[in-house]
Amino acid sequence: MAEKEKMCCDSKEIHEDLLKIVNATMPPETELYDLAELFKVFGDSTRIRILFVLFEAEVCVCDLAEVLNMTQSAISHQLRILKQNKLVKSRREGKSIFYSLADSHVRSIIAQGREHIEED
Amino acid sequence: MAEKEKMCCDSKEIHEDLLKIVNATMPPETELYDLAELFKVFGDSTRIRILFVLFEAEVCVCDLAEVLNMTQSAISHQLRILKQNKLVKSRREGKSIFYSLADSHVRSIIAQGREHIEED
DNA sequence: TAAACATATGAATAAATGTTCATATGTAAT
DNA sequence: ATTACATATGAACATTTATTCATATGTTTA
Repeated sequence: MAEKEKMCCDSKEIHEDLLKIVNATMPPETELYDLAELFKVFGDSTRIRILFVLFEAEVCVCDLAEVLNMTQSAISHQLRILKQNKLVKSRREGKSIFYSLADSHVRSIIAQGREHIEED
Repeated sequence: MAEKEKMCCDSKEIHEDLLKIVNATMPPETELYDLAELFKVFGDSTRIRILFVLFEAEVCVCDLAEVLNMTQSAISHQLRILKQNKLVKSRREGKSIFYSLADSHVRSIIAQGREHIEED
């Protein structure tokens, strides 16, 4: 028996210890999935650009589209994703809808990202 | 003339001010692209899981594959992406190659992400 | 040198994703 | 009410991406 046992890297004990530690510290599947989902939102340069605009001001869809030189539809689709993930919030004023940052994590996450890419 | 002028949201002045501010604060295209590229790396639950293992220990490819219950090939492909983006580094020891975290931003970026998804 | 092991990698496939186009919804003005 | 304006949204298309499979590279052992 034990023929199907994979004894990876000739180190069975270390491997078992690792398993224990990982099982104890790894967040549940749903959280890992949500985390990946969140970072996916930051993983598109159009959305990043939208966020940078919103760092400076509360802006309506139309202005976002013009400032970023993209169609209203493209911007609107991306705003929906940003909003679903609670990175931005919106407010209606007449015909326009103004978007702004939803919370401070957005700034710090992007700041950390910039730090990372700016080291050599 | 001026027929093609888009006077978005009936507010030409505000819009021009916005343009100035945005042009002054928006990072260059290349940086925006690199930023998005970096976050894309975090935007996959397999890579997130790899990082969580590496939070605990320096681990070889084979152990990663077994702990995460994935094929060696799949893990290896993802490690390549993590390494290209300088989130992990590697070290050879005999036949095995051990991976570990490359810098501290990885921890803080993921920490910020967790904070974000864990509010309400 | 040959065989076994650990890892890397190219090609193929399936799934996810961003933009465009057409159109729907909602609000204000005539 | 009808028209115009601002935004949202569904479908289609093109591109990207993660995994699998087969195989190559590199290291150790017999």
